[in-house]
Amino acid sequence: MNRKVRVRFAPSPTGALHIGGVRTALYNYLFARQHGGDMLLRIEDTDSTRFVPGAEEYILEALDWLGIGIDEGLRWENGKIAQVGNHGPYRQSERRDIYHQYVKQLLDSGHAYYAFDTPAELDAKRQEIPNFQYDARTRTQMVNSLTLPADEVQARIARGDQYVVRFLVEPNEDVTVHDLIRGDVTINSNILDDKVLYKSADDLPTYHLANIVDDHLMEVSHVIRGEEWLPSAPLHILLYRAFGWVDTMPEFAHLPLLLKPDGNGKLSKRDGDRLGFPVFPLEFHNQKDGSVSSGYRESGYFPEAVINFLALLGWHNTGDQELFSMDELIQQFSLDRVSKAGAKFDYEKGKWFNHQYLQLKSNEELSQLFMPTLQAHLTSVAKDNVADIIGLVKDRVNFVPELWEQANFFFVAPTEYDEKSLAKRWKEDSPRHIQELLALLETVDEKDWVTPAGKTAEEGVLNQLVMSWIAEKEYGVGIVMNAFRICLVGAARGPHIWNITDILGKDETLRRVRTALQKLA
RNA sequence: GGCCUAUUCGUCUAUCGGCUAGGACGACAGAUUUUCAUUCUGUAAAGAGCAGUUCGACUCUGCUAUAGGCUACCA
Repeated sequence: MNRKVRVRFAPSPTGALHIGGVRTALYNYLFARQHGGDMLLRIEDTDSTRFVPGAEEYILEALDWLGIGIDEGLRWENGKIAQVGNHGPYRQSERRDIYHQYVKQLLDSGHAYYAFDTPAELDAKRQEIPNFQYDARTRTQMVNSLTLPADEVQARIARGDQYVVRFLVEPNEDVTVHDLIRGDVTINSNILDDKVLYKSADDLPTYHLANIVDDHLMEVSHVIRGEEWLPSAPLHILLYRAFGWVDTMPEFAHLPLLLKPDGNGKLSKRDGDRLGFPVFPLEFHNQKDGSVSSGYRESGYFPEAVINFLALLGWHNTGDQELFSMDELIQQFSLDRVSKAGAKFDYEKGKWFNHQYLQLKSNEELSQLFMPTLQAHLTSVAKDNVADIIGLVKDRVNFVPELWEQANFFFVAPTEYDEKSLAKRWKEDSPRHIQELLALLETVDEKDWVTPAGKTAEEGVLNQLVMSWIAEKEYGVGIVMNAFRICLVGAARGPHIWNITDILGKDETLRRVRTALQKLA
């Protein structure tokens, strides 16, 4: 069977898109692109009670931000939801009529039956009988179309009694799922229960039915989803059989889970709050419960860093390459190199990836990205030097907003001086040294102030002048230069001193020195 | 409880029967630096346990342990 690769990402709009979901989407996308296939996006909103307004938009916008392109179904276009493709609608709540038809098919062929047991009755049953399961052993004692006379069934439906349609699972049959990552997984149908396929209460199918019908109708060739679906995969296979769709049944691949960094268990929203990092791509304002969750985008991450980081959580090629562009991932990705065990989420490594991608950006690009942060701190910004300033400090930061902490003194003269730095670097002789240095610097011609292009700071006029003065006076280089630095920066930090004077210029440098002498002398 | 899946440094992983077990993050140390960083170099750090198959097992098999998932009229 050699057909066109079509994969799908099918999230539920029950909240923000979890980072684990993002990885599932990513692997689907990589697989589709690599095989020249289609990436579909379908919304699985068959649980009307869990619907969260805004979640759909969020999911689509997040994928768009990350560069995970959608070929068919719902996608983000110009700030709103758009639909493309001719297998729609792509929202399951809009496909009721389609599901009716297939539920009927199963009912007619004897693969499904009506059940009238209420949730309360089922709960009671579970209380009463440990490990109660609605299956071949118990269905004959329940209230359903297998135990009720046909006219009674019709009467109940006619008068509007709520019911569900259950899948009739034949007992004691070994069902084997061929998983592309794990190999053959076999389970016996005895442990499967007669799953609810359709509920009259909201006139919607459950996941299992909708999923199979849609994947079939949308001609999905590969189902790549989280490991939490592995136990129900045999049920899905039984459904394909019941429908007579085994010839076109998709292949399955169940991805390992993303785990908590500490302790055990699936990574959850709470872990992010608890450990102080985002578990969502974008910040999310939950309109249902009013909560706000932080996002990677708002935390200063580049989408390509998030992609790279996530790609390597559960997949790795042979070799030592760590940095992958999306194109390289598309080229190299393969399901058989996806690991089988869950991966703990290591936020520190995520930061490192962002650091790497930040270094790759040009100073000009970074200065564009930095502008909003800069403008948040300053009323007016002289843009001329921003790119140069960023060039001096970018290797110290992981995120764009952190540039401010590293470079603020370029924009604002120090108003106070760091005590620790003073204790260590501002000595008794410092006022005298700086006084002399000031006099010396005043003699420097404006045109000699800045280090000429093509020369290092050490080769500049300032350095030559100051170093020979220090040597002549037999002062310590460290003690003078550190005191000078404190005057300009307000603390013992920052790039090379002549790089700072280059940016500040003569007037500002001298002004800062005079101010410091006033305050510190 | 039942079923399923997994198990290499603290973490992500390489190895597809021949290993002095490699890389990265993180940690630590040293070098560089007039500051703080960066950078560079180095160090510590792993095959869950027990059997079996084999000339040889991290790699194959079994059992045990541990972890995770599923077991809803959620997805």
